Amino acid sequence: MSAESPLTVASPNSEPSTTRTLLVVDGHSLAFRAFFALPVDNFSTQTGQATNAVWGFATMLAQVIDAEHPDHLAVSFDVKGGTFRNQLLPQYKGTREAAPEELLTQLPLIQRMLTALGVTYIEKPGYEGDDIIATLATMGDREGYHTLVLSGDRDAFQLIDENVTVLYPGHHFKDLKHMTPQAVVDKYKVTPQQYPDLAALRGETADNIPGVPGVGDGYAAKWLNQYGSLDSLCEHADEIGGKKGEALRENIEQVRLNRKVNALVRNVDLGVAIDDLTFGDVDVAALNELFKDLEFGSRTRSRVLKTFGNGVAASAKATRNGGSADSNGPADTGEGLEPLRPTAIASAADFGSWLETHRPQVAVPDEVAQFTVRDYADDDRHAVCGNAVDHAWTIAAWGDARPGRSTLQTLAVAVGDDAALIAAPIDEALRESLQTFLDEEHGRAIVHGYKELLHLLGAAGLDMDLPMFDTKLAGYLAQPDFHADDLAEAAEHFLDIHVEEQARPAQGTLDFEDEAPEPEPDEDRLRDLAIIHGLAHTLGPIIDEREQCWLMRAVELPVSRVLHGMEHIGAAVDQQRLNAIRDEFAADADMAQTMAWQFAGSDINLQSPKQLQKVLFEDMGLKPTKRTKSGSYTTNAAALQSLYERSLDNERANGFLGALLRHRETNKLRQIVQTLIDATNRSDSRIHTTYEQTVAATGRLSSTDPNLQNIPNRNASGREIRSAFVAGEGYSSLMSCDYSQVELRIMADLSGDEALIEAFRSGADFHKYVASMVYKVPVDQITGDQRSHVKAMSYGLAYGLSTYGLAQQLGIAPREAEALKNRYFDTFGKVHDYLESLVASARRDGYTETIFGRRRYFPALQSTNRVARDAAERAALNAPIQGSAADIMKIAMIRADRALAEAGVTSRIILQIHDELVVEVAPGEVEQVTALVSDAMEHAVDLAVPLDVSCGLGADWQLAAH
DNA sequence: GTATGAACGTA
DNA sequence: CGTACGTTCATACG
Repeated sequence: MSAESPLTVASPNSEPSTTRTLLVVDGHSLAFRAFFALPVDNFSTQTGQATNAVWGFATMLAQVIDAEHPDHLAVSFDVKGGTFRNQLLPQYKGTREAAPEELLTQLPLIQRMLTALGVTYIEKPGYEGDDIIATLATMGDREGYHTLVLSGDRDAFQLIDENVTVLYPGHHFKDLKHMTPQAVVDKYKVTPQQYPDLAALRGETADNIPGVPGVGDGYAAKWLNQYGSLDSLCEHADEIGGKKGEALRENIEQVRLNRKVNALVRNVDLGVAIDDLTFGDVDVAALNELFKDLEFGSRTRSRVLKTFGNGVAASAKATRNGGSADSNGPADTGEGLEPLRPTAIASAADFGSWLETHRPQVAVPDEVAQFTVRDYADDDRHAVCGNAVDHAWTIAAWGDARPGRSTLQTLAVAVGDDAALIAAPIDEALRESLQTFLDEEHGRAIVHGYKELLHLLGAAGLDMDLPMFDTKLAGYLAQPDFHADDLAEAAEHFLDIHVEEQARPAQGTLDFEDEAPEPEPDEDRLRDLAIIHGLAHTLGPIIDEREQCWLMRAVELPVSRVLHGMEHIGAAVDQQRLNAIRDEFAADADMAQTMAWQFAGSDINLQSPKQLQKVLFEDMGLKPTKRTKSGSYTTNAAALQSLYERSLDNERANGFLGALLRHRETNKLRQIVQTLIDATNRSDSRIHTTYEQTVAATGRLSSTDPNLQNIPNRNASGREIRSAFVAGEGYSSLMSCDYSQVELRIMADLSGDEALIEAFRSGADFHKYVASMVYKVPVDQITGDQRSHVKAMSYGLAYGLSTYGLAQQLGIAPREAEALKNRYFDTFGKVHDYLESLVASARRDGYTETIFGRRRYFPALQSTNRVARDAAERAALNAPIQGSAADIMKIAMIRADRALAEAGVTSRIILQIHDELVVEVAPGEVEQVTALVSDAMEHAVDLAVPLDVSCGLGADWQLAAH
């Protein structure tokens, strides 16, 4: 979940009521939930103190108070040391004891915050928080209160009655379910009083309490409704037949014990009266001090003060903190958006004088500004930069950054509270002084999206060497799974600042020629500048702390520059050839469609799965194979193929399916070619894709508008499309260079598996060699099947492939796949250990890391949902491998680009397809360029195994294949 | 007009 | 019942 999205309560209790309301909070439960709902890395202080649970606790509590308006409030906590429950059941909460250190250190902070807020918290040795809650609820009940219990522990359900409601967090922390007697009956089919009986039967995994095996909520409820209570059920245990009855009888002692343990104590001596549990007497000074320590911003503080400052016992509030929230001013933590003072720049002279008055504010140390990468050696990896962001220039530009046709509207340079706004068009004198400024100061600048900035600057004839910091790239490194579409979203996510949507014309993607897009108002631009500065302030320390500065400055930023060049140049296509290919596919598709319609007997839309389902499974009565995830019958190619093979005796169905399959394939290809035709720039006959550098969670690039990373390559007819990608004017050929088995080589290196390393060093046919090791037969006796099975196994490794999946893919029995897997891991034991260790460390640390320190976080590893957890395990297995391969390719691109530039050749990289680079080669440069690019790729990184690169050359992309 | 699901292309 | 993406079309929604 997003760290800053306001936590809202599902159904606020807005009924005006004369009854007083008491809110009791299970402090541990709330802290626990907050800790796991919010990414700890966004919430920690410079000194490394985690604060996510404190922040979540404060926000959530404020939210509930705003929604429910309780008159009285208390928070309960567990105390260290066991309770009577541990004596009854030694393993009680055994699985929970492993509360992360980072959470435990926050509990005292939460209590300190509660004290500052004037909220009573209660802990009692020998009892759990739940017992305190039960006691308070019981006291409240007696004294005529309506009690709300905020707890994520289902044991609290036994307290529910007409006057006690449990607020129970749902899947999303922010969705609170109001558990009333009726809600309990609806969900569990038993009354709240019966709930502990049900829980005793079922057990509670979270508390390490075993129930009756095979008995869940359903059976437990059925029995309880039959026999009325657990006692009565136990007496009649012999009457229950079947496996479940047997299981019940075997575990009846455990169940009785469970029931004793889950009964909450309602008469703990707390030494307080409900009437004393007021709140709102806030000690503002103490709160300020705490929030300063925690580095919470003014926004969080005023949010909390707004709620607690209005409590019923706020007698002192008016005098004590009436104005202090404002008089302190916005906290200088970067959270408040200081409005910037704009200066309009219209000439070189304007800019010169603005610059001279503002230059003194910039204080970036030379060693930071002049950061250069000698080579990708380890000694640079600890470089820092985030400490300098507060005293740097912010440079931003607005306009249309589409590669090949970008236009600049406005350029801005800001520092401190001041911003210079430069509107296009820019005259030559101003352009020159701007260029001089950029040449001198690029290393002291923060930007948001260096690649896009280069496109915009380029539209005005400007260029900018590497900046110090890029907040877009930094945000991506900090949280690769989060993707903001614009600055406002990034601000919301990272800064907890809500920027209201400005009414503005639709994003100018399809703007008409004669209708110039309305320029964004200055306020929007000043706001954007402030956001960029705020992002740098927040993200800089995170990047430094994780030692990812090197990754940003030596990898991501330089690769941005390379990508900008590739996008700007584009890939030349042969328009005639594209048209011819399109026409051919279109004719085939039309023919197949006509044929399909004849067999079907009606002109259905062959692209509508719904209409296909009707024809295939209703009209023709075919037996469906698989279902889609939404429950309908799939009509995907695999299903159609198997239907086709099973319908040889049904002429009509067989004919229809054959035509349909043919239509699917050719129509898809037609559509792909048409997309390429539409995406071709008329003026230069080239296609300018956009590479997304901050989208793929593993660190890979992606390609959009159009996607040039998914041009068909697997079968001959699709591959034809590649023949339309050609060398452009002034160039003679295309060269394609790709890595072979990078991911496997990375696994060999990282696992240190001697056998696999040897397989790569031998230089033989890799898969054959591996097969011979797995099957223990000489290489020349390996059959085709053996080779392909081992090949599939090797590739499946990095995906967390299951034996079932392997069997499916190879068309063999699961037993055989299992045997293959065992033999494989017998041979390559360290690979197995390595893959296991990846998941283990992800579970321990919360994230995985690539060779170069790129992280990816996996909160879903903590999920109680098996499907979600298993998926997260596979992703955690894959991320460092796919990610390291992506890192290596990025480094290779930077090296290759630099090598080509330093050699003074005109040949250039135009495409990247994950493990392949396509280079447009100028006449007479073939040999030199081949050597430079393959060397750059082969030596991007030094692994225990060689990196193998193969290059091919040809007049077009298809012919360049090798 | 926007969002979703199914399908399918790549590494 | 392997990972990572982007695009298209149909369909359902407001």
